[in-house]
Amino acid sequence: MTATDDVVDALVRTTFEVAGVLTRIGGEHDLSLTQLRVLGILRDRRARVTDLAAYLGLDKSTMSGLIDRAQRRGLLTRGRNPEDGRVVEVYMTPAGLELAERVEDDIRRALAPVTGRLDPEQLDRLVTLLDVVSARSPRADAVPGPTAAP
Amino acid sequence: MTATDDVVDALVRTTFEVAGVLTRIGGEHDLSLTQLRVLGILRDRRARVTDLAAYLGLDKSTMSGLIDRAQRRGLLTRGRNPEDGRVVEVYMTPAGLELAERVEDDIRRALAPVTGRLDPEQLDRLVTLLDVVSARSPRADAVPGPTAAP
DNA sequence: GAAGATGGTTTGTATTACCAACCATCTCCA
DNA sequence: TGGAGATGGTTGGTAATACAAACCATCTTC
Repeated sequence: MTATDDVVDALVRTTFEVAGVLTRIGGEHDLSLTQLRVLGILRDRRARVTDLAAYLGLDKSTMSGLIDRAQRRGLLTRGRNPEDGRVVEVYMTPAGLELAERVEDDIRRALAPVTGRLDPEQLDRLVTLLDVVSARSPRADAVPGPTAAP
Repeated sequence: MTATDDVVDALVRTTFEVAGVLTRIGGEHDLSLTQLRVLGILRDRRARVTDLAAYLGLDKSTMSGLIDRAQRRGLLTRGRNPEDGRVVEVYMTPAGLELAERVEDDIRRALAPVTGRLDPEQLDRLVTLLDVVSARSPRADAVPGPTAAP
């Protein structure tokens, strides 16, 4: 087994562990993992339905249903685009923003024992390595679309 | 935002990225993410239904249904435990083992561009850091139960 | 102005996830 | 030794998620 194999194993294992934490926290707020992601994405921007779907790797009908359920809970709102009548833009309500903040707080608190095992130098090093893994540069993963809230 | 916040953000982002890769590969083999995990766990062992459920953080009825569908595809088999009539042990069929190996190959191939961004020293360092994150020691995450295949 | 593309919704279907209820088996104790 | 309680697992019901197909409204291109 090569070093690369070890990294893949470690990445997969960490993925399921972190996903498990996120799923538990989502459950506490009556949110699925995908809903968590949607709320995380829309915290500081509005986005088009098809852009959200593409970003999340979901079918647009799935995205539409997710938005339906979040809208029904008063967390998201759909709005028209004045320049293109086909486009629906999705953005968060104040209640949605509040829930998203509480969820983020819970996630940080839940992962604190995990990150607490690392000293500051290790923390910096891990961030750097994970950024390389995800080929991240500033805003590399930004969802296309306007960011200003209505 | 503290260094700990950065790590949490990086872990969450990497989690969704790797999960996306796994979901795509799972889709190519007509397997959900959870089915992928089950096949990964049972590659080298047999396990009790309730142990699998606990390990995956799922309800036992969900576990039962997952096993049903895998069994229907000829990937898993249920067997009795001679010492305890209540217990059902699950293990993989030859077809299941073959599929699990192909899936693992695909996962390694899919993540090669990711790990390819790191040099050998970085690879070792990342493994070490992720092992600390998941508080891993050898076999720390072993599912309880017999490991010998029938 | 029509054809084709795009954005989004709706409908149908299968799977996943949980909860409650149930049955079979095991353990413990009077 | 038999009954109570616990455990292992399955089944049925329900909601959410995911995709595919079909559809409608709007935009773009020729």
